[in-house]
Amino acid sequence: MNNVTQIKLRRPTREQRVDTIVESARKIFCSSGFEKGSIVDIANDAGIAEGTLYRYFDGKRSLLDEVLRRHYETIFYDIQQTLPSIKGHGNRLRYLIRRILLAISSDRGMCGLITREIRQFDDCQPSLAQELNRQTAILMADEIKAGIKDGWFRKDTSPSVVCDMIGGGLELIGYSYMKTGKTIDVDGVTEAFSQVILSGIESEKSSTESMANLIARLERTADRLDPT
Amino acid sequence: MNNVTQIKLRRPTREQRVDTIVESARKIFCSSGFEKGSIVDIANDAGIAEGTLYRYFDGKRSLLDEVLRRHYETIFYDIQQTLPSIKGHGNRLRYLIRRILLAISSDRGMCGLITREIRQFDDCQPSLAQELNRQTAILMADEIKAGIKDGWFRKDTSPSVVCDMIGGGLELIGYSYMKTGKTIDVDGVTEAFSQVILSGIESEKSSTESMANLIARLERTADRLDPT
DNA sequence: CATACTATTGAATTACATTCATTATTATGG
DNA sequence: CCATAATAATGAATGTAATTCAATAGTATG
Repeated sequence: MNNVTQIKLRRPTREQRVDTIVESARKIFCSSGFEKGSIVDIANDAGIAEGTLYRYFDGKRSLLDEVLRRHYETIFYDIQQTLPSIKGHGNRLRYLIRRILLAISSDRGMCGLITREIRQFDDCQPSLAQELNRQTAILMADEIKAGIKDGWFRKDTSPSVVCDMIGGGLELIGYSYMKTGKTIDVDGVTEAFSQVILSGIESEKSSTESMANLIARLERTADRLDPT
Repeated sequence: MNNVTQIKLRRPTREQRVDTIVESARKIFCSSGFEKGSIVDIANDAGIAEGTLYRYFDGKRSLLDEVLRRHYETIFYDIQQTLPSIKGHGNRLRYLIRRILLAISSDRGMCGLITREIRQFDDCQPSLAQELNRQTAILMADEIKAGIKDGWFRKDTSPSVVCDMIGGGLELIGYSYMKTGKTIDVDGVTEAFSQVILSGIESEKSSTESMANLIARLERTADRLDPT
């Protein structure tokens, strides 16, 4: 009745309890990994018994799913807010690349967790992490498709292959970050990726644009040499 | 003493036993995965007791390592035989891409095993699969570095980033092959990869197509300067 | 054939995830 | 405020799978 006046220790609400558990799970999974981090560890950290945990989650894997879902949620929100304000297909692709690199480099524990666990498809039910990663891939693919339609990117570009190269490449960057511990030069890597991808898929029309500038200058020079 | 004349059941040699065990392990791991495939299954398949297996391998993971080592061995041998006969940095890169795609598409079980297990670095000791994958990456990086030196590829290309894009991209291709089961169009995907990467890292000098346009225009300008 | 040495076995141990009967807490009606 | 139903929490019991180890079987040697 009186949630406000009663100061005594009350059982936390369902939501609070879930939050506590997920936070403990994040901590344990990020520091020990999914296999090594045990349910007992998580339960202890959350201050509950193992059995209690199972009232809130079906099992260890669905706990992992929730941890990952919350992580990606933040990133997606961020992207949704920012993407529309960026003009140009190339710039939007560059932004997506950079945003993902930022997510990787800013949370080493989570990066390791994702890197290690994302490929588990043993039991037919694909892990949530895959699903979420796929969503970023869709954003990139849409950008590429739009670019092709507008004539900025080559007509024979395969959007899915380009997405795989970007997504897979970024995954490997994260992987070597985990192994070596060397901090990621976010801007440098973003440039390197964008440079290869963008000149790789750029249409003649857009690549000859710089060539056209060159020609124009040559022609101006020619005119000066031989004004007719 | 008399290995030849004695027909009776003899204990197999160490090598034979190891071969038997590795072959059973490959079969079980490829069909059930590393986690799900149990030591008992492998031991049964090999016709031995669990304990015996541990006389030949330190544990489940080192068994996996040996399975993977043998798999990569074949591929490396193949590459070593073929690579020197291919001329042109671009063509050698294309060959490497194609060879890896071929390995992926020709052994679905192994592809799944590698896809799922390659990222395990829980216990500080990196899995062998990583190490072996890294070796293919080195072959590609060498090719790219040589291409840069020879002026075929842009001076500002980052070989490691390009390798990550190719390697990571191919991994994702394998991953979606596992998920969807759709056969891989090896030649089509090879072309798509090569197209993006090669035009992405190609130097201006080697961009013959736009070069042709440039020459054509310069000639028109020259004609205007000196009409004969 | 006896003896030392090596290989094999499978039951015991260990480490976890998961379940469930029992106990504690909270909400509700009188 | 108490009795009682409903809900939540507990931790010991269960099940599974890797790994170990004491006992057993096979092999080589003198």
